[in-house]
Amino acid sequence: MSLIFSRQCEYALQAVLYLALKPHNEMTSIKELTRRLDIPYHFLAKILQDLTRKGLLSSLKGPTGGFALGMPAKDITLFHIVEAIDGVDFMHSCVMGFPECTGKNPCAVHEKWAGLRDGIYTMLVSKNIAEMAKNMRKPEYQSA
Amino acid sequence: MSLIFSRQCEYALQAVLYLALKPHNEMTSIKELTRRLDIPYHFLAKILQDLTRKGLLSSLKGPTGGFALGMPAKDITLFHIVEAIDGVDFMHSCVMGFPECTGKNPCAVHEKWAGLRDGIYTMLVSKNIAEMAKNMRKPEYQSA
DNA sequence: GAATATTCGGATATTTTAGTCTTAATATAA
DNA sequence: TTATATTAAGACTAAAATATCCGAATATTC
Repeated sequence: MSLIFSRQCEYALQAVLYLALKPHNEMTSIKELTRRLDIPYHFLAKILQDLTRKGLLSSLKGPTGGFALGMPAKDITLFHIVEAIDGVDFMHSCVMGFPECTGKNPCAVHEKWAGLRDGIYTMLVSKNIAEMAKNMRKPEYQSA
Repeated sequence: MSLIFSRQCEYALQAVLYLALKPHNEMTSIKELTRRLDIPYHFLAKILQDLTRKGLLSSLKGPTGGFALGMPAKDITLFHIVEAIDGVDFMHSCVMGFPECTGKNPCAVHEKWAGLRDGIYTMLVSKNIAEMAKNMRKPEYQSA
C-alpha cells in the first residue's frame, strides 16, 4: 500500500484544520483533539510537538494549556503542513521512480504526471486554512 | 516521506516496462534487469515472482530462462501493475485521511482531489505498455 | 547423466514508520 | 505552596516496508 501523504501527515492536516476552526488564542488540548479526530494520543502529541518546533503551532503547558495555530490562519496552507511533515520531494521526482527521468529524457507519463502534480500543488496552496474553515462544519468537528 | 507508489511498485513498473520493449517470447533474466535498472537483485526477484503468480509475467527456469510478459503488451496497463502491487485504495480514500469524508460530507479538498485522482487513473489506463514502448528509447534502456 | 544457469520459496536482517510509555518541566488555581 | 493538568522529551516497542541469503527445483547444454 501507499498513500499520497504519510499517516503522520494526514493526522497533522486534520489537527491543524481542527485548530483553524477554533477562536484565535483559544488553546486546545491533545485530549480534545484525539477524542474528536480519533488519533492515538501519544502519536499525535509527537506530531504537534514537531509542528510547534517548526512554528506552525504554539503551545502552552499547564491547565488551560494546549495548542493553537502559531500564525494567522490566513497565512497557513495545507502545503505548509505537508512540507513540514513529509517534505515535498514528490514535487520533483519521477512518479515511476526513474532516476534519470527529466524533460529531455522523459518517462512514459512524464508530461501527464507533471500536470497532475501541479494540480496537487494548486490544491494545497490555493486556499488558506481560514477560508477552508469558513465552509466547514463537518460531523467530525461538530460538538460532541 | 511518502511517495505516490511504494518503492516496490516503482520497481515493478520499471521492470514490466523494460520487458515490454523486448521481442515477444524472449526471456530476460533478473541479472539483466537489475543491471539495467539498478534495482537490488533479490528484492526484484521477489517482485517478479509476485507478478508471475498474479499472471502479469511468465517465468522459465534454467539457462535461457528468465521473465517475460504473461500476456500481450497491448493488454497491460500501468494500472494493472499498480493494482497488483500496491492496490488501489487511493482511488476511494480521502487524501487527508478523514474516515467520514464522502460526497455528502466532504473534506475541504474533496472535489479537487476527486478530479486529480481521476486524472491519475486516466494516466494509468489510457495507454497500454505496447504503445508506451513504441515511443520509448531511453538511456536506461539502451544497449549497454 | 553431469555441470550450469536460472527461478522459487522460505527464512532472516535492516530500516522506516507508527505507536506507546515514562519522567520531567511548567503553568494554573485552590 | 501544593495539587493538578497540561506539554516536552526521550526511550522504548510494534509493525510494515525494504532488502538479503540460502537451499531447493528445474531447465538447458554438454
